[in-house]
Amino acid sequence: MDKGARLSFDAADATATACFHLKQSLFGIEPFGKSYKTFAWKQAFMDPVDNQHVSDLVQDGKRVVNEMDFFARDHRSSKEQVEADDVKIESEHHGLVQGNNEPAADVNTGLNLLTTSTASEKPVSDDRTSQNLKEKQRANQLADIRAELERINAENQRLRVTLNQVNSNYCALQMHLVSLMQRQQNQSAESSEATKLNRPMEEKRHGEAIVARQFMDLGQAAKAKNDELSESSSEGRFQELSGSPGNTIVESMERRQKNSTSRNETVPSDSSRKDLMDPGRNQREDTPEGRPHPGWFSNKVPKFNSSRDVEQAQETMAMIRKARVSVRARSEASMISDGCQWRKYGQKIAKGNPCPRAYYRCTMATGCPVRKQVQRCADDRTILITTYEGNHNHPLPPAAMAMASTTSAAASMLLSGSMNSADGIMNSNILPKGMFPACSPNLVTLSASAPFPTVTLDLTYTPNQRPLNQVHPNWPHNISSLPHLLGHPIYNQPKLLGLLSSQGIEHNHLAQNQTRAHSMADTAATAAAITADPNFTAALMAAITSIISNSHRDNSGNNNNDSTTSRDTEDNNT
DNA sequence: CGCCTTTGACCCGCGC
DNA sequence: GCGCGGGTCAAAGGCG
Repeated sequence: MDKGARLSFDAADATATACFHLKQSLFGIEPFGKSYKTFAWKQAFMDPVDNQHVSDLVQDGKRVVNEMDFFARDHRSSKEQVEADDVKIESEHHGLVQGNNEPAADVNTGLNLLTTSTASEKPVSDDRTSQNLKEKQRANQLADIRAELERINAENQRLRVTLNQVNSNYCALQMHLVSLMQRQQNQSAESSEATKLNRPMEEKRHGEAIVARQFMDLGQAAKAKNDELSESSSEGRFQELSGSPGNTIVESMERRQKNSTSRNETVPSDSSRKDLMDPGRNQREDTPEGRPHPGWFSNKVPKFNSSRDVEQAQETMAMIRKARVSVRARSEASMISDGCQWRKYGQKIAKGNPCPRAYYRCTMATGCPVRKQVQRCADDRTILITTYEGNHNHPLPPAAMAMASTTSAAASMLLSGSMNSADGIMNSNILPKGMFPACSPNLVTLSASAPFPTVTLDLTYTPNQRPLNQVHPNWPHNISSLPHLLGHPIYNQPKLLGLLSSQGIEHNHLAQNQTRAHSMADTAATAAAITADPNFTAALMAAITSIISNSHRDNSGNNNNDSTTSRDTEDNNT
């Protein structure tokens, strides 16, 4: 996806939106509100100038209404239908049932004739007749305006769907491109550094690779514990997922979820927004978690082989939505500027930190599920900890693109790494060595203890690390580098991985996996020792990303080393 | 007037 | 069952 295409969609969306708002402002209406009717009537009857204006608009809109009235008649809500029927009730009363897609001229003619006919039965003055005629004309104009509005709304929806698809594809491809570039960098860099690192590094990598595998295997073991999905179904899903490389797994999962909900028809429209606002509550109320934005949907028909698939998809979606990206940065401001609009909806004093934790919700679109928590570090008040959660369901300004793609990619890349088709993404060292030649030990932290998979990026200055602002002087205002830093897999969440493995990972090493899962606990002490290594984090990231891709290349497995170390990094950098 | 922040209340999960 | 803690809601008030 090139940027031009994305921009063109932005422009299209903006145009549609502007068009809609223009109509809104011209008509002084709410799209589906009562105020429309009131104001439009007011305009039609009380202000001759505006009345003329409205007439012109209706005339202008007529051409389109001819195309869209099918849509309007077919899809409008019953409430709107009733209102629209109010408008034309008179003509029906006189035996004239008129199609909405007929030109207004015809409408007027019919009404005229009818009125004349009525007048012949019951004589009235010419003035009154013409007044009735005018009123009926305006009523029909009103219906036309309503149809035009609905058409614009539908167009808005379609554009939004398209835009979201393009947006998600763009994010995925952007990450892919980044990883490819970094792989190139790494290939050249590693050739020169190979002599330096040589054996110790390779051994470390090997060990960490097993760590990654153990995380994965643990997930598979956990999955095997409560799931006996058939191979064929897994394969089917795998093919489905890998068949759309441009889309994230999140998208695929949401497509499935959409499919399941549409089949079950259990999601009331009113609850969808609230569900997005509170996924936890959604889970509690046993409705599909966080109904996805229409933009995630595709025409592709997903395959659900059983209700268990549906449940799994929903569970996985819940985990993905809960995946978090945490950024630690020094900032005097109360919040780092990431290009998005946020609204504070709560504040709490969390245990163990006297500094209040603020809860923000993205307000760039209604129902956007993205949230963030901002809290100062208890030990160092100058450090601001920002935790992002969820994926945006709306177009983003360029300034917000970096952080948004980072947070969404952190979850989506995690999943795409489970697929063979994601070779480019997963086969890269996400931490560019040129950018961070001496990575701090706490630069990146993978949390397995948290209830949700969490990536913590520490961008604070430490003695082991060159100050970040030497690399990015504008930080935190310039966060364009974040996708490079954060877009790495989070293979540390057993439950999630178990669910993920059902999406395409074969279970041909179940016994080994279970053995490794048990060995995890035994190696905790070793892990603690390893974390003392200043280069561990960077090496871990390199190992995880490269080994995971390798593990899919030779899925039959060279992972035969059960006596390796593991790391269960706590999510506390303070 | 609309949007935002503040803040106490509430809900829910979890551990005991 | 109860208490605790995290997260969210929603009313009230401020601000531009």
